[in-house]
Amino acid sequence: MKWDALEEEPCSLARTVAVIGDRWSLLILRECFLRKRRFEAFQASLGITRHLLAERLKKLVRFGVLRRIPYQESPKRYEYILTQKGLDLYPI
Amino acid sequence: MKWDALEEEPCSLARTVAVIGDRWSLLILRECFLRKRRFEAFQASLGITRHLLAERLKKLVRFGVLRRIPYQESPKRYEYILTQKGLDLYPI
DNA sequence: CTTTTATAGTTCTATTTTAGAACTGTCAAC
DNA sequence: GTTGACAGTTCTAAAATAGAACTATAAAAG
Repeated sequence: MKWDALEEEPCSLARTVAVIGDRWSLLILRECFLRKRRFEAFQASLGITRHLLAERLKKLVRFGVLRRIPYQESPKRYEYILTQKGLDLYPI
Repeated sequence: MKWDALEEEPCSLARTVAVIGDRWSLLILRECFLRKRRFEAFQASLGITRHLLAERLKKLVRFGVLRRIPYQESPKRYEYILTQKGLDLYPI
């Protein structure tokens, strides 16, 4: 079974695992709940590789857990904030 | 960072992720909460490979989430049941 | 100017993990 | 004496992750 197949499962737990069932996603979300918002901040405090961090942030945005927001123009910079869906994950 | 390093983290969330932060562990636990207890039953309903299932069960036992109990002698057969620690994971 | 610094990524190769299928050992039933 | 159930183990190929280096944009420093 592939990761992507899990996203299509009828069970909501399975679909949740498809999004946050990996080594890093929950730790990234922990940092979000601790008010961290930026790529460098996540990377520094978690020790995750930059590649994986970029991948995970994209995925969390794709599934509506985080929102990617520009906080300055030139150069364009983005930060990540929890959506309502993300906030709902707090109990976990 | 290696998986095993995560087990040593001070943060309880990090240590929890070290145990159940993978593709399968939570799904295995879901089956446990649905009263499944045996290797073949887990394998059939999850579609996990036998190898990984064996690994995950070992890990869950090692961390005290499941207990491995013999349910018959000759041939020796074991089943897996939730410990109190495992039951505590229900909210997740 | 030219160099340095900050930020948010992307790219690359090597290592680790996972998938998928086949195989093992023990016993009971046919 | 062959088949089937059960709980794993072993093997190779494919996929994901680690770790380091590189890119792009622009402001600040010298």
